[in-house]
Amino acid sequence: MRQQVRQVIDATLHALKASGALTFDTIPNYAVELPKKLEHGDWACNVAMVMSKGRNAPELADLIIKNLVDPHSSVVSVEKAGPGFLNFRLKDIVFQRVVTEVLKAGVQFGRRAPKSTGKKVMVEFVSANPTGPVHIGHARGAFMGDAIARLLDAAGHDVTREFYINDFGKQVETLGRTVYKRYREQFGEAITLVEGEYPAEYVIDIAKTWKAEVGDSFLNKPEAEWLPAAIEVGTRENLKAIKATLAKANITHDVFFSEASLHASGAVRSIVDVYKARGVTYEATEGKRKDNKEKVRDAESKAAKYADRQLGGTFLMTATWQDEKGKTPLKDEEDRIILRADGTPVYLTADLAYHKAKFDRGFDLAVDVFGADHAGHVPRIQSGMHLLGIDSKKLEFVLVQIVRITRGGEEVKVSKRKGTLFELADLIDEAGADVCRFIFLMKTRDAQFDFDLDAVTKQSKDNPVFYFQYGHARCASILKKAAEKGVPFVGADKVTDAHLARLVLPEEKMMLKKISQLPDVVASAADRLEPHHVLYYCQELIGDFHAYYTQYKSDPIISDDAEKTQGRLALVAALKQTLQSAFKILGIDAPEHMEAPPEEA
RNA sequence: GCGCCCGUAGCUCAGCUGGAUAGAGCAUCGGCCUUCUAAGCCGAGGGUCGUGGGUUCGAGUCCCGCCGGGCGCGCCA
Repeated sequence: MRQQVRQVIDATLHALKASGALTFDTIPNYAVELPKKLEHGDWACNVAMVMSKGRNAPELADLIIKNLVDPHSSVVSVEKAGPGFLNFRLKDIVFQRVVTEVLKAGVQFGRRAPKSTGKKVMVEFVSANPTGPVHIGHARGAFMGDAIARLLDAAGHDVTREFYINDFGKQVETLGRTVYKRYREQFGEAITLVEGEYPAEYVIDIAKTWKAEVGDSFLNKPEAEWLPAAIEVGTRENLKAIKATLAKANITHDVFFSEASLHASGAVRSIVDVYKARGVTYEATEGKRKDNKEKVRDAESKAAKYADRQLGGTFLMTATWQDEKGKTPLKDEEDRIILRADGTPVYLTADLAYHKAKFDRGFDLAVDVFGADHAGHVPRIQSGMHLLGIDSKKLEFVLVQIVRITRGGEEVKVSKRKGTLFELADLIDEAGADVCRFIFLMKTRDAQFDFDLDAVTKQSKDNPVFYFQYGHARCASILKKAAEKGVPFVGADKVTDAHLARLVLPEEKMMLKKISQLPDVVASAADRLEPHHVLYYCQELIGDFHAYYTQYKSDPIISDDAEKTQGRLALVAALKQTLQSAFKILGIDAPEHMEAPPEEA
């Protein structure tokens, strides 16, 4: 519907240009939007103000109105208003056809054809360390990443959802050592954990599993034998638990990509060689690095902190690299080490190799969903990709801000080290997957917010997600009721213009306008990687529907007037389809039926 | 100290990349179930959009300063 208004405006402007009344190169970017006030018409357009850039906006508006070209004759009237708005009113049939459009599109409504953009997109999200379960700290990024992937899929991209497994390095080694201690404990040995090892109970479970599998065969073996085995069983079991939790949350990944495999395949080594060949590295024997203000930062404080470590190594010019013009465009604060003095790579080195691999695998866009605590990592990867000659537009970061978890007004601290975990699985058991997902998606991604466990778990009846789902269930219920009463909706193929012509109430037209917007909402939310726009869109639409439903109880949808009933049932069916499409993009269930919970005493 | 994010109703948050009289949910108060589900609807109260400048036809939205809060600033991953 919005497109039709655009067509009218574009046609009019081109006609004015052809007649010499107006001069312009290209039509500037103008908006066609739903006005808040009904007296401002069906659609409002700011093109006169955008094009006039000043005084004569009202004159230009008049000119457009006088010379209006209406190719599909869909316009009833255009008025000039305020500082130069054009307020359009459209014929009823334009609204009514929205119903048939939606019903014909079915589950595809609101979406572009699958993979129609030809763009390969990877969304990397969760990527929780395989050293423990998924906890509440991961929840926001998990639901956000999942929703972004769904959104990009709906927008017609070829989406791969990926989980990067950090199964290499010190942390998994520590896990392995903890697992082995717990394993020995199973045979009656008294053990003590040292600082940094994982005290939580799940490690004991892993040890039990291991014992059941291999018996005592690792008890008196050298470290070289038990450590790799303990790491293997530890990461495997944790990953199994992570996958189970994600499944519970209705979150799926297509690929689990192992960091260790990058080391094994030589990809990590080879990226260092690539950087060296491009001349963007240097050796610093004393552990000194440069930052982009051309100072040499002293590593003394760090040397004190890591006194046991030999400083120096190979640095990547993530800050000080200069382009042909001698400028330093990279945003990192200082150059980063990629090979330690002993020649071993660091975490960043592997991550750079991983990101390079993403583009080598043919992705046109890589979206990384991180927690804000990884913000410092972003410029390093951006710089690293730039130094490979990869267009920075092909890599986008979504940083979800920290979530404060509160219960009874007190903050719940999450710490894997201290063993005080609040697992996502437990939260889902308490509150339900849809409720959790909804609460995390309601907020724009870069606002921090407080997650009140009391509100979610105790008052789930009042949770906003039910408002949404009830809207869908109400549509389903009406259609079901109509069938029971012997006047079922005739269906998308048999609904006629005569039926639809009975949709004339202002509330009905408003809903049809909004329904027609879903494709725009999805496309723009996908562009911006912001799922919450879809959610707020649903809220408005459902609010309109509930109000309509209640207001016209005396003139109900199902009435003796067969024609009107069919028209209204078609609207309800279209609305139901719209909500179902939107819910699918958000990843929440669209129930056919909902019962009010029993009143609490 | 430096970098990033945030500041909108009592609380939690939207505000469609600059548009018309700033919105929703929760909470409070008052109404609405003999007829398609009351997990719903209608109404009321509640705002110097942190603050001071700037940009322009027009600013919650863009720019600069300040105030307040969060996160980051390992050769951990």
